[in-house]
Amino acid sequence: MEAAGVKVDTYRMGEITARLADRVEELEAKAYELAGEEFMLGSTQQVARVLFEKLALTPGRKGKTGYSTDTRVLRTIRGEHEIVGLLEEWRELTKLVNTYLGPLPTLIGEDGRLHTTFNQAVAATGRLSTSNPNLQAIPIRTELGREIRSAFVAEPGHKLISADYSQIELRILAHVSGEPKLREAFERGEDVHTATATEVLGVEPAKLTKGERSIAKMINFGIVYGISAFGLSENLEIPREQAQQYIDAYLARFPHVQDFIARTIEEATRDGYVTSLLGRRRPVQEIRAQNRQTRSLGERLAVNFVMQGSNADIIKVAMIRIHERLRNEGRSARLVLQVHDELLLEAPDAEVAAVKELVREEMCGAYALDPPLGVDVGAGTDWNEAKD
DNA sequence: TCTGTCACG
DNA sequence: ACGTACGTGACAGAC
Repeated sequence: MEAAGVKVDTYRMGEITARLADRVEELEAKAYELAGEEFMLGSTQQVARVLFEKLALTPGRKGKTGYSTDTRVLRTIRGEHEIVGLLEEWRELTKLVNTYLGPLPTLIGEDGRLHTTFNQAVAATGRLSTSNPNLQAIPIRTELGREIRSAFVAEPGHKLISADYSQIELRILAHVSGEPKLREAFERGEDVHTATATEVLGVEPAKLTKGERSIAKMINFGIVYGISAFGLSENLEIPREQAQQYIDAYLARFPHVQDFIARTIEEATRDGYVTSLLGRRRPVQEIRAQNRQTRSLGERLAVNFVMQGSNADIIKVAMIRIHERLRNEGRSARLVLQVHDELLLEAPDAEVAAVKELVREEMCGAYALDPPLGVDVGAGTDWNEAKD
């Protein structure tokens, strides 16, 4: 279905685009000079030839067709040659120009708003997806990305309200596993990655380094994704044996999580499907495969579905109730976007305070989780500001 | 049309 | 010995 739409400041986008055009040309010219030839910076084939044959830089992983030139490979060889940094910046800029800054202004409707399509029966987990354009993938992770996000604005006299669930998938894990240490961490309002680091790495919160917290964060991601030693080792760029040690330590420290994983895999193998908190089922035929690799995939899908699928259930309940209450209470505020664990609304200035509270109540109350659901709510004239 | 890459959660 | 972290969509270049 097509949704209400969101306003875009095309002038702001145009300014960013103009600034980037010059920089992209500059990067291309410098790259040609350093390579000693002109080549297509967008061609992975030509980039691989220049980096790994002509300049003899250290190749990393291989794909089906040759050496990979992806972000992670470039990051590891950044120090070997000046051209690598240029290429990284070129990739970031052209991605943002070609996917967002260029296309989005052309898609604005007669009402001056950008309309996406919400797909309700695409994702196997029960998540929504969006397309044409994909407004669930608007940049945020880089400074330039945030600038683009700030071009999504409220109508004059209105604000955008952004409300997102805090660590919802790990809270769901704490709930379904009943793991006391995890539940208590959330109930005390502690940082969950710090809590994981304390248990797995045996480091006191006060002495924790950024690197150690980042390791714990990746372990938590891994648990949600259906962990594997290989996956964790790839992401942390550590030996598989060390990754396995982290996993063993985690499961020993959070034994109820270990039980939850085992129970979920057993049930999915027995039934051929797995069930979310609100009763949605996902078939996982892969879990009964003879092939070990396929079976492992099935196990990860089953475990991940409990968290990702339950998250999808819960936010849908919240959306329905918010929509009902806005209507019943005569508000002109409206929902404009859902981004998996975040809701974006547009409200007249006079309604902002009340709607923020309404949204918080309905998101927190959508499901009685133990630990309870947590929500961060903010408002601003643009999407970036609303998330602060 | 497929592959690699990368934007988001 | 195998080879992967879960879920999506869009774009450029190769085929």
